[in-house]
Order: sequence, then C-alpha cells, then structure tokens
Amino acid sequence: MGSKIAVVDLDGARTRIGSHHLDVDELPAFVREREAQSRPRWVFSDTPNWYPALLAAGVRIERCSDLRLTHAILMRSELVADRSAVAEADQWDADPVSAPAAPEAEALFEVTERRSHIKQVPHDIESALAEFARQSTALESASDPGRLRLLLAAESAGGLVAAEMQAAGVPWDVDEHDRILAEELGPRPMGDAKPAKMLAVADQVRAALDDPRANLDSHIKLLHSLHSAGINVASTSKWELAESDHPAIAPLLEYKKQSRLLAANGWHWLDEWVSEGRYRPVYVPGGVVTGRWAASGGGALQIPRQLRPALRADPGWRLISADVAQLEPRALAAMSGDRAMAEAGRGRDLYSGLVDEGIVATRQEAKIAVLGAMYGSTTGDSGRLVPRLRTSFPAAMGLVDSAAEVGAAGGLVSTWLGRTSPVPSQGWRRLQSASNQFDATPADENRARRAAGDQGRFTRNFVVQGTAAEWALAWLADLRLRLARLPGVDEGNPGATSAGEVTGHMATASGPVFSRRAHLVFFLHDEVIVHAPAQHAEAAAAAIRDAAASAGKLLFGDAPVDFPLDLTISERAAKG
DNA sequence: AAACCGGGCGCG
DNA sequence: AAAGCGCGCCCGGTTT
Repeated sequence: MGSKIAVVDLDGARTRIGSHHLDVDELPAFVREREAQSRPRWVFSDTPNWYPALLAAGVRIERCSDLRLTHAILMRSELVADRSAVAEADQWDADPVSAPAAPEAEALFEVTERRSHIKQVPHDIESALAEFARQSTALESASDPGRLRLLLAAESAGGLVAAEMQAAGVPWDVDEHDRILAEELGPRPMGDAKPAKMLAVADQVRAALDDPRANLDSHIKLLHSLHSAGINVASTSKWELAESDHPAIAPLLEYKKQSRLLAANGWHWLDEWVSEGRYRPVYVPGGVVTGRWAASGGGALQIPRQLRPALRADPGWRLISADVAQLEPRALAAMSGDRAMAEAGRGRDLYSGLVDEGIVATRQEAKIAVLGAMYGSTTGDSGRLVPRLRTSFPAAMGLVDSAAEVGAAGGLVSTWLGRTSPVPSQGWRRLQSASNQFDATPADENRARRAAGDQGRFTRNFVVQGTAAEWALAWLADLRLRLARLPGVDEGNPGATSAGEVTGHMATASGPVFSRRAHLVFFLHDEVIVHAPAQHAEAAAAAIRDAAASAGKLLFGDAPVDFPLDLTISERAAKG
C-alpha cells in the first residue's frame, strides 16, 4: 500500500546505473537484490528516513552517501573552493528525521505537531539528484578531495551504524538494573513517591541541619538552609560542599547522588527506554559541531558507570567492550606529526610515558597537563604544567596554539580530514569590533577579550576533538563491515561457508538482522561494545583490533602513532 | 500552561 | 577536586 517512490542506485561514487519507480513496500526486496549483485553506494536523503524500514525487513547495506550529513560538511569545509551552490541549497541544512519514538510514545498528533516545527530535508528523487550533483561539483573543486571523500564516506557509514545500533538495541538486564536501584534507593515506591532509602537519608540531612522543613530539591532553598546552619558555601555543588565537614554534608551528598540516579536512570527511565530486554537509545550522528555524535532522548551518552553491570549479553553470547586509551592526544600527535609525543604513547599508557620520560612527576600531573593543553587551561596546576609540554612536544603544542590563535582572531580551523569550525556568531564579531572603536570602554574591551579567549579555546579543542571523532568514525565504519563478514551462530570459520548461506554479503542476512551475527550495540566517542555469539567472541575482538589499526593507517598513513585498545570479553559490561 | 533559563551532574 | 573542551537531561524557578 506504499506510495510510489523513485530509487537511484549508483555504481561507485559517480555513475548512475539505474533509476526505478516502485512502491515503498517493494523497496526492501529491490535493495536486497541490488546489494547482492553489485553492492552499490546507495544515496539517501537522510538515512533515518529509509534505513530502519530496510533493517526491519532484514536488509542491510554495505555503503551509502547520506546527503544531509554530507551537505553539512561540504557547506562549511575550507577545503572546498566553491561552496556557494551547496551553501545556497539551504533546505538541505536541516535536522535529521526523528528516529522512532520511545516505546511509550506520545499521542500521535503531538509527534506530528512537533515534527512540523522541525526543518527536514526533502526526500523526493529530483531534489536528491540535484543536491547530489551540487555536492559532486563542490567535491571536485576541493583542494584535497581524497580527504574529504574519506570524511564523507565515514560520516555516512556512521549514519548506517547509528540506525543499525538502534535497531539491534543494547542487551539490557532489567532485573539487574532494578537490583541496583533497590540497593541504592530502596524498593520501587508506588507512583511518584520517593523511595524509602532516599527519605531516610533526607531525614538525616534535616536532622543534622536542625531544619525539619529543609527542601533538598531546590538549590535556592537548600542554599538558604545551609547558610542558616552556618555552612558558608556559594553554591550547592558537590565539590564545594565537600569542603565542609559539617555532619549534614555526607548525607546530603548521598541524597544528591540518589536523586540523580532516580531522576536520570530510575524506574521511569527503565519503563520508557527498555523493552523486551533491549535499550534503544536515539543517536544523532554529526550532532556535535566537532563531528562527534550527540544523542536525543534516553541519554545514550550519559549512562552512568554505576549501571554498566545491567548491560548483559544474551545466553550463549558475549559482550566485547573496547576503548581507546587517550584517543585525543594520540590524534593530536598524529596530525601534528609530533614524533616525541607519538613515542611517549607508543605501546603504553601515554600519561605514564610522560612520567617515564621525565617530563612530569606523576601520571596525574601528566593527565592534567595534556588535558590542559588541549582545552586551553591557563590557571592552577594545569597552567603551571602545560609549558613543560611546549618544550617536549613543540609540534603538537604548535598545532593547538595556532588553532587557538586563529580562533581568537575570528578565523576558522579544520580537522585532519577537512571538517571546518562554524563561523563565529554575529554577536561575537560585533563585540570584537566594538572593542576596537575609539570610544570603547574598559568593560567593552574586557568582554571582547574574554569572548576571544573562549573562541580560541573552542577552536583549539575543535581540531583535536574533531580529528579524534574522525578516527573513531573510521574505526566504526571498518568494524561494521568486518563484523558483518564474521560467521553467524553455529557457523564455522570465515571462508568455510555452509550450503545456502554466503558470508560476506550483508544482503544475505535474513530474518531478524542481528539475531545470528556479531554486531555493534554501543558507541561512545572512543568506546564500542559488540554483542557476539560466544563461539565468535575472539574473532569479534580481533575485528575490533584490526579495525583500530586500519583506522590509524587510513587517516595517518605510516605516522608512528598507535591507538592501543583496552578490551574485555565478558557476559556483563564491567563496572567502570 | 508552555517556553525558557541556569544550576547541577552524568558521559567522553 | 576543578581547572580548560564538547554534550543531554532533570529540576526548580521565572518569563511569557
């Protein structure tokens, strides 16, 4: 009963090999067949608009070009000589199609109402072809099209991964989650009542403050109560409270911790986001200016480490968790070609490397110095330690210092593959020009200087965070292909294909796409979790390592930087 | 009643 | 511990 749609599949990046008109419900079969034949690069207006239905029908694709994601990169990239045509097609500068709502969705009209305010890309074939042509022209005008092609392919592959992870879901042990909540908060209360352990802790706080009516949930009222009890803090944040040794502080900190857990990941969250043993967060690829992913709903990027034990593999399966140690400084070492910094991290913890080479005294100092260098710290311990890095790692420090200088002056910076920072706002530019007028007050100059410093720290961090995000995307993109080529449950080794099933072609996946084969279930900036049949867990772990090595080579060639992983295979994700 | 703001805190 | 970057979400409180 679908309406007519048009599909274009492309051979490689250029040649159109076919244009077809078909019903929406004919699409999965069509794509499955084409995918098996020639594995084209499919062009999607916006991946979440097309791919979830394919996945639901058991069809995966190998590669695509997501016009919305690629538009966002091309319209800003400094590498593109002529961006005007792309930039003017501003209907493509839009929000992603909202992914399927949470299980307990709002009333349908509300969703429709909300969507009508969100700007979305067009999905018809003529618009897509026109945009594809504009993007191709822009890409050809680029000074280094190879890098940009790499970035666009990785970004689009990220779109596929996000849709696949949402379809697969994170295997989630509701009973374990409930057990953790009960241990911290007490048993689940009726309705919106506060759990018993929280009430008890709150009573301890009120008793210690000698204020039986103290309201612990309002910052302002709580601050007042604290002052009345002689606790002189300027805010109610936990690091400031920890300075005081008043007997009310310990239970108050406990209460805040409980309150956070209940509000962010309590029973209500469990009801809303976990069903049939799967947590299905909504990822937003390219949602952060630097190229990192964002999340929308469900807090996918904020799952507290406290709840990690609730991630549990299905019976007979394993979770393989892997994260890159010190990804950002390694990305910086690679992109700046800083051999000394690369050497400090080679085959070991990069922070310990700094200690071993006598640059700082302790691992903690190393961490403060390196983070301070990337974030632009100027005060405290960090401000004291960063200059030592300038002596030891001149190339790396030169790169971030110059990015900061460019940003502070209102200029743009780009990542290794060519993602360019956004132009400073009109307000920012007005502030700068006002401070250069003859009648500028000291207050004007102060404000302008502070804003310039802020922008400098932003661009300083942009090149590092953004390049690290590119490495992570390349890792993900390569990993999903490697995992898809692993054998399924009860199948032998790769190559030993059983009759009737060809491994290595995604389109052959049948039935529930992820029920038989190793697949990604979680991604968080520098960390992945793969869900794999126990018999293939080692092979999946090898795929994760191999993909990391490939990503390093793909981006940085033979630069002497490695990206070592901390990797564990287990039934449960480890507590952090 | 809905939209917005800032504090606070979870993640990298 | 934060500091210095990037996020999302919840809450109470204020504005519209």
